[in-house]
Amino acid sequence: MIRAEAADIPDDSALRTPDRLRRRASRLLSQLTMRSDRLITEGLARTDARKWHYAVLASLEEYGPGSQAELSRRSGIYRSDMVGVLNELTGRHLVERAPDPGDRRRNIITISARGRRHLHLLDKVLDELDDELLAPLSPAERDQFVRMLVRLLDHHTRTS
Amino acid sequence: MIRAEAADIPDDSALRTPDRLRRRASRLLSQLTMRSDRLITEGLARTDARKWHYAVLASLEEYGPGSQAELSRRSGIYRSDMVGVLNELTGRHLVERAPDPGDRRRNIITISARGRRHLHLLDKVLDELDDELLAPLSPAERDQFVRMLVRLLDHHTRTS
DNA sequence: CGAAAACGTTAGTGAAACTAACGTTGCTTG
DNA sequence: CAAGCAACGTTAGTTTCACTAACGTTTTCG
Repeated sequence: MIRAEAADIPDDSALRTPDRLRRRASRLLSQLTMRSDRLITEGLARTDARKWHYAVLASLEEYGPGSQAELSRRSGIYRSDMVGVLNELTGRHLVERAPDPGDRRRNIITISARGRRHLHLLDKVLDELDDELLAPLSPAERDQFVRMLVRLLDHHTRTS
Repeated sequence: MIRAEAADIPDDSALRTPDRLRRRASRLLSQLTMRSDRLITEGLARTDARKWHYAVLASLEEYGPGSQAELSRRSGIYRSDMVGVLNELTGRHLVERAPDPGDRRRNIITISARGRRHLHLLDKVLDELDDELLAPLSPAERDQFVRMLVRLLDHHTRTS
């Protein structure tokens, strides 16, 4: 009622999302992340993988074997969910799960040769997907964007 | 095995997440968005609101009354979920839902005076929350960041 | 007139983040 | 050394969210 409707402007109110919504950083983030997640999930599915696979494999290659709880802490996956991820990874022979002789509570998870090869494949796939995700940005801008993301995330994990 | 362990560097492999993971734009986005969503959800909960409420109210103030399907298209909320959101909003008397005399399939949703006041409150709350979210960035950087987000999102919605 | 589409609504799916509790094993400390 | 607490792997369950399917009703279009 307050807001006047100019008769000469075509009424696209049925389609257009309000500017306030389009500008909110928080909303932009969720929307973009939704797209990004779908992109990644679908891309990885094409090679029979899921993003948690990558997290675990990368952590194994980078820091060596570890217990499930360790992997959980490194990758941010809850240890209750880690069970399923490791079942999938052992099922694909990308990883080996063996009891720790020194501490019988633990399982020691080791990446296999095949797992290492798979990880490098996933690295390629993800490089391409990230490329697609950041397509509209120039290399310099991508760098900047990623650095900002790191700063923001670091800030909000420190102040948890 | 390939990767050497320098003996003088303390082994923080239990805590640290692999660098590969920390640099991936897609992962950074999901992680940050998770924080952001929590921030927003909790912040809005303090005033008994949810983010969908804001989307609907903003769309109503910006483009005037509309049918549920219209609101759905404007705000990106599925029309199946819109029902519940509007129930909550009418319950709080922020919005009125009346049958359209000209088309008996439709309901016409109108924002109330109280709804308008509530919207402006939410605007303030969200301004503060976005501020908190982007705290580590300078004003210029925030601007840049938001613009990049817009470009990225636009690109991925055009190419749907 | 008859078919197709749009409307509001209900129900339900699938994935993800997260919590709780369990029995087992190890560590600490009185 | 015994007792109590902590860490481990595992199972089960909750909640939330984006999304789909189907329905009866009403309108539009060929």
